[in-house]
Amino acid sequence: MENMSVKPPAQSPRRKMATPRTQLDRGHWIEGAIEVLAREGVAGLRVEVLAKRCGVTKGSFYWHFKDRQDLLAAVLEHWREGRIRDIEKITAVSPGHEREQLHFAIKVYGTSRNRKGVSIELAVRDWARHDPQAAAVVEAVDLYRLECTRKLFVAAGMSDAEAKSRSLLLYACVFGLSLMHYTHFDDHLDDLKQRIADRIVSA
Amino acid sequence: MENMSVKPPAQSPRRKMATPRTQLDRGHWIEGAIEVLAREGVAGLRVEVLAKRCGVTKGSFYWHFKDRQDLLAAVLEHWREGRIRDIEKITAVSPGHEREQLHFAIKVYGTSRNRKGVSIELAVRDWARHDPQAAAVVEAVDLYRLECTRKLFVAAGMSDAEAKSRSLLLYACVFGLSLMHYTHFDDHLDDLKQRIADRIVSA
DNA sequence: TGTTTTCCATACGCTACCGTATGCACTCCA
DNA sequence: TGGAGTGCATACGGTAGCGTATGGAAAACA
Repeated sequence: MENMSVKPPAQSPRRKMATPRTQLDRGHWIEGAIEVLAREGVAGLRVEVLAKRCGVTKGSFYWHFKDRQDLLAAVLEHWREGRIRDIEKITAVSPGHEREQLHFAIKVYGTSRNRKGVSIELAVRDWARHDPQAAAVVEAVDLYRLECTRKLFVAAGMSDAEAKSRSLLLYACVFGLSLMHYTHFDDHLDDLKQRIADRIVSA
Repeated sequence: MENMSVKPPAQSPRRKMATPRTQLDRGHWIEGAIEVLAREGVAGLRVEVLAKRCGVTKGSFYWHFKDRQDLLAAVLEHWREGRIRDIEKITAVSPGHEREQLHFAIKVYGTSRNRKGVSIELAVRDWARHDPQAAAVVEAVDLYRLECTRKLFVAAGMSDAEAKSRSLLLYACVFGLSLMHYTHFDDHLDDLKQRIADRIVSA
C-alpha cells in the first residue's frame, strides 16, 4: 500500500556513508510497526507479521535490526520525538490567547479524526505498564506536556499551584476520556465535552 | 499461598447437584486469573501458566473450562459483578453528604493502596480495545458508574446537564491519572490532587 | 570484469502456547 | 466390593513466534 520504492534513484556519489539506505529502511519498518501498534498494541508487534506486512521476510528485518527489542526501542524513540514536536506545536503561545490554545489542545485529543494518534497513545501507555523503557519515555513525554500547559495556565493568570493542578487535570481528563466508553451516556456529547473543557480551562 | 484446600469437608448428602465443587474451583481459577490479569494484562492469561500458578496442570483447567475463551468470559463477568457491587457501595447516599461521597469516590481510585484494583481496571480497558466482549462489559460498567455519580451531583444541587458533565469528568480524570506518570511533576502531589478533586466536585 | 558489499530469501532449531486423548487414582454408591 | 463418576496428570500433535545460518542476487566499486 505504501510501497513507494524507497531507493534513492541517483545516490550522490560524493559521500560513501554506508547508511543512507539502511536508515531509510529502518524508518520504513518503524512506520509499519507504529501502524500495527495502533491497531493491536505492542503485543501485535511480531517480527514475521511486520515482515509480511512490508512484503519481505524476516531476513530483511534481522539485517536492519539486531532483534525485536531493537525495533521496539526505535519505535519508542520515534514516538517520543514526534510527541515532543507535536506538543511544542500545539502549545505555541500567541500572547493573550492562552485559553483558546488550551481549548484547542483539549479538542485535538478528543476529536474522532485523531483516532490513530489516540490509539498509539493508549498502546504506548499500556506498553509502559509492563516495560520500564516505555515507562521512562511516557514519563518524559508526560512531564514535558504538563510543563507546557502549565505555562499556558500561568500565562492565563493562574497561580503556579493552580496552574499545575489544571495542567494535570487537563491531560488526565483527555486520556481518561479516550479510555472510557460513554457514547450512550448522553445524546449531546458535544455539549458535555464543552462543559468539561470549560471546567478545566476557565477561571 | 492461597491453597486453602477448597474441598467442602463434609458435603451435605441431601442434594446431588453435581456442581458445587466444580463451581468452587472455577472460582479458584478465576481469582488466579484476575491476579495475573492485574500484573501482566490479558496477554498473560495463558492456560498453562495459570495451571502452574495453581499447582496443577492443564488437565484440570480443561475439565473446568471449555477453552481459554470460556475462562476469559468468566473473568469478565466476575469483574463486572464486582464493579457493580463496588459502585453501589461507594455511591451509597447519606443525604446531605453527597459532595463528601464524591470526594471519597475520587480518593478510592487514586489511593496507592488500591494499586491492584487500578491495575485490573487498566488491564480490562486495554483488553476492551481489542475484544468486543470486553468492550461491552466496560461500557456497561462505565454507564452504571456515570449514572450513579450523576445522581450524586444532581442531589448536590446541579442541573442535569452539569451533573452529567461532572460525572464524566470525574471518571475520566480518575482513570486518566492512573494512566499518567506524573510523580516527578510536583513535590506536593497531595495538594495537586486536592485541587483537582475540588475542581471536579465543587460548585 | 571481477570482487566486495548490500540486502533479502530460505531453511533450521528452539520455545511457548492451545486443545485433545487417554490413563489413573480416588470417591461415592448400590 | 465392584462399577460409575470425578478431578487431575501425562502425552501428543499442531501453530506461532524468535533468532541464526547460509546462500544468492544485485548493486557498488576498483
